[in-house]
Amino acid sequence: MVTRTRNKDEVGYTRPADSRHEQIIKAAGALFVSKGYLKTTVREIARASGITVGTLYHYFSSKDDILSFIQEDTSDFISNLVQEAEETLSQSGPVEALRLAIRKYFSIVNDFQDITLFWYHDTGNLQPAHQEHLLHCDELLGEAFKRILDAGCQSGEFKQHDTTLTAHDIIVLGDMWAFRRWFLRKHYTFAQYATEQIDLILSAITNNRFQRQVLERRAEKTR
Amino acid sequence: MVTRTRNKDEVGYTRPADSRHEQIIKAAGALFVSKGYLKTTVREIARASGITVGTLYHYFSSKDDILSFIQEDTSDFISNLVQEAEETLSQSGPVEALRLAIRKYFSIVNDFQDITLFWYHDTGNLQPAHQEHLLHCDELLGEAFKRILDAGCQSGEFKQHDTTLTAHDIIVLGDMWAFRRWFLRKHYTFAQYATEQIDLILSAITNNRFQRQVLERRAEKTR
Amino acid sequence: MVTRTRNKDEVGYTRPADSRHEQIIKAAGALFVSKGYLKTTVREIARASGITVGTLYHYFSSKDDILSFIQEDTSDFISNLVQEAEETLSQSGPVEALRLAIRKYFSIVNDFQDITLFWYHDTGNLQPAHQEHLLHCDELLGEAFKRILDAGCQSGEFKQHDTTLTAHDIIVLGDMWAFRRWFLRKHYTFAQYATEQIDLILSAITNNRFQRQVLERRAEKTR
Amino acid sequence: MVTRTRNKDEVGYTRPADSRHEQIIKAAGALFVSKGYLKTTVREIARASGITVGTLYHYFSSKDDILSFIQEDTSDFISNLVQEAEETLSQSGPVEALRLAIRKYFSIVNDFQDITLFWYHDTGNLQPAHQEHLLHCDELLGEAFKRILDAGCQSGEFKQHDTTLTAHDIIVLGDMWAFRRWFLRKHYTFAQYATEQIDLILSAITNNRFQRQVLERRAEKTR
DNA sequence: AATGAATGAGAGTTCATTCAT
DNA sequence: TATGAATGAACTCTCATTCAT
Repeated sequence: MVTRTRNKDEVGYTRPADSRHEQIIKAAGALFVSKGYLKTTVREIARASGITVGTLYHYFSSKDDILSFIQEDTSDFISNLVQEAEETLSQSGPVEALRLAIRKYFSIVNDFQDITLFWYHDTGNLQPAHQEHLLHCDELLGEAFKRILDAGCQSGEFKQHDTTLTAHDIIVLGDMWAFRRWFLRKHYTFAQYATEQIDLILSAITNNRFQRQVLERRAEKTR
Repeated sequence: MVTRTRNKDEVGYTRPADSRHEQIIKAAGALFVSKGYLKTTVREIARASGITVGTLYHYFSSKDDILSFIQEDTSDFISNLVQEAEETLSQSGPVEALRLAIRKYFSIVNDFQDITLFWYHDTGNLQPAHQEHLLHCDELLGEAFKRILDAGCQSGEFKQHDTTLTAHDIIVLGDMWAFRRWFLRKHYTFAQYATEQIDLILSAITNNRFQRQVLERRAEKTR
Repeated sequence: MVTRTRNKDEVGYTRPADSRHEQIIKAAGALFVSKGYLKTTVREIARASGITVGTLYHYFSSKDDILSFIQEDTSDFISNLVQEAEETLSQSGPVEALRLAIRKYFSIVNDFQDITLFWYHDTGNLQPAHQEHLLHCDELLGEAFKRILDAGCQSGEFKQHDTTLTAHDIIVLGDMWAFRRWFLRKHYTFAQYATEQIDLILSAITNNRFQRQVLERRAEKTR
Repeated sequence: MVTRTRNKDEVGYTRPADSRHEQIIKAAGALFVSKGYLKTTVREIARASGITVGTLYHYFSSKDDILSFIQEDTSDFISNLVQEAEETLSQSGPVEALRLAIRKYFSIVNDFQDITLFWYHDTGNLQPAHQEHLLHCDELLGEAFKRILDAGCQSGEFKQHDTTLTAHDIIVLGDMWAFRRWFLRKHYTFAQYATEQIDLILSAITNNRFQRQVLERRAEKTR
């Protein structure tokens, strides 16, 4: 679970009050993910957090409020990713930037599999405002990927193609690691999965005259 | 909505009882899709079906029972698709079979967008047995795609690659048309979407020496 | 308790469904009056009505809804009174009309002592719309009394005076029988109370040259 | 708000503790009046007092306890009035004493409109003992008025009539300024209201042969 | 004296399901 | 078949009060 940093001055130190807050979010997150938002009762969250309902409402104004905090946590990570991707693009080339960005996003999905899964199931239970925020995050992420892809097209390393669509394909193939885990886990480790998918994506968009390099790179890696 | 054919002998004849049955499923399906399973009340389903709760319980033993029937409806379609794919493969080559199978699956998703979306949201509310059935359908579909892909690898038209993964990627990129419609509808018609994705998939797996053909085919189409 | 007439065709016949409705209103009214609206729980109302909470919510959409029905019941009576007063005024003179109207209003208060008392305590717990309706009823009643008083002033039977204020004084002196019953019941029967107050009011507003008549009338009555 | 004088010896000196006490009563009174006793939460009282709940419970043992103190404050005023009335009666005549006492009582109601209103709404939430105390105060006040009225009857200035009832009528017509303010404020200033009511009351009870004096007095005033 | 986190019983309300008619 | 009144457990949320710090 993500550690939110509301503490003002303290570094590497969590106040007991904050720990309660996180303790509840942690428990609630786990329950939401395993049972769904609606089927999880406030009493269960309280019990799982080792407190009583009254105390829970001391920290959160409503069941929905807990959800909002979980959401905030994850959207922070996306913002980070978007920023990093931008930097990598200007430093290394588009190919490397794309590889890194994909791998980074897939890692996030891997780390927050449950929550990713949860969004796919329970988006409809968020307040409209929060739903929009989530979609907005997603579009931002898509645009970040698109910028890398466009850079590659311009440099000639990528074929001319619909970069908007590819960007969203990448996101979905990442999320898939979470929502198809019942199948994928039987056949792949996360590392294998990420590598395979990255290769497939690059294979789809890399210009023919660069294909050899792609294949060579793959050979090196598996050596 | 799908029309279930439970009547064995009767042809072109629907009993009033059956019509009630379908009427309820239709109404329930629409409500489940728009509000989610848990947020839909039995009373609402009854009202939307133009009957009373008591009557509803004459046709279905529980709220969950209604869900099961909806599920059966859709899984029929998948079985059909799997069978057709097999036939096409033996008649035309793997490339053509893949194009057709993908297009067919994407069409199903397009026709049942709401239900596809619904499965992504509410799978968790199905009885375990029904959940497994759904996953099983999915694996069957994946295997159907895999057989086509393997055939293409063997014929040399497709690169050697992880066909299992690609098969599932195809399914997910199809479902995506439903669960990302909030975004995709803004940029693509269904026809555009299907064409673009098919090209991208083929571009990713087609052997280099066949790439020209792929490009030519695309050129023809847009001409 | 007042019998509301929602039944469409039936005359002098109460359907069992309606009886439930009234049964609940009756029980709720008694509880609201004795404990106050806020301190009365829905569970108590149900228990007092001999049903369960679920059933109660079958007949009323909320606790507040029950209150609304109680209110409707009483405001019907006021409308009646206002109409009757008008008729009496045109038939008999203002003095007689005033006597009758006062006596009528006092009787209503006497019959619905508890509810009158309840309004004084719990007006603040009504929805704003219902509060306004109640005040509106009160103004209508005030205006009815005022019309009689004005007629008397014009005919010379009553002194020139602020009839608006007197009208409201009359209403308040009526309500007083409910909200001061802890004291008044110790000293007066309802009949005594009504007679005394009517005399006092007439004594305050009757023109001097008619005073003798008033006194004579009183003498007759007590004879 | 009323300033309680609990400090026995100290003169012109308020201890900080006492100021807290009053501060809370002030805030609580305002809230009770505007929202009602039950709908006001202890947390709100604390916040409005600029302290925390814990601190509040250092000064008052319970929510109910706060109410008791508010009550005491007002009943002091009644005792004062009763005493003054007695003195005026012995100095001036009954007519003048009545005029003064009424005006005095009406002034108190005007000053403490909110609290008067509050008693009408929330008497039921007082502890039985406090309720009785309140009723007792009211009876004392009634008796004070009655003594003046009786004196007037004996002197011949007032008609023979039921002085007990009139005494209570006076109180109610005073309170009415508070609980009917939604209407009265639209038509009268406090001064007008008091004058009109006093005239009406005197007009009702003054002996005919004194009526002229009453009218003359009124004429003088409006001149 | 002052805090505010913790309590837990109890509030109003919902809803899948049953069953006598 | 068809009805819809009846059920009651379970839901989210509130709040007066306590008590360790």
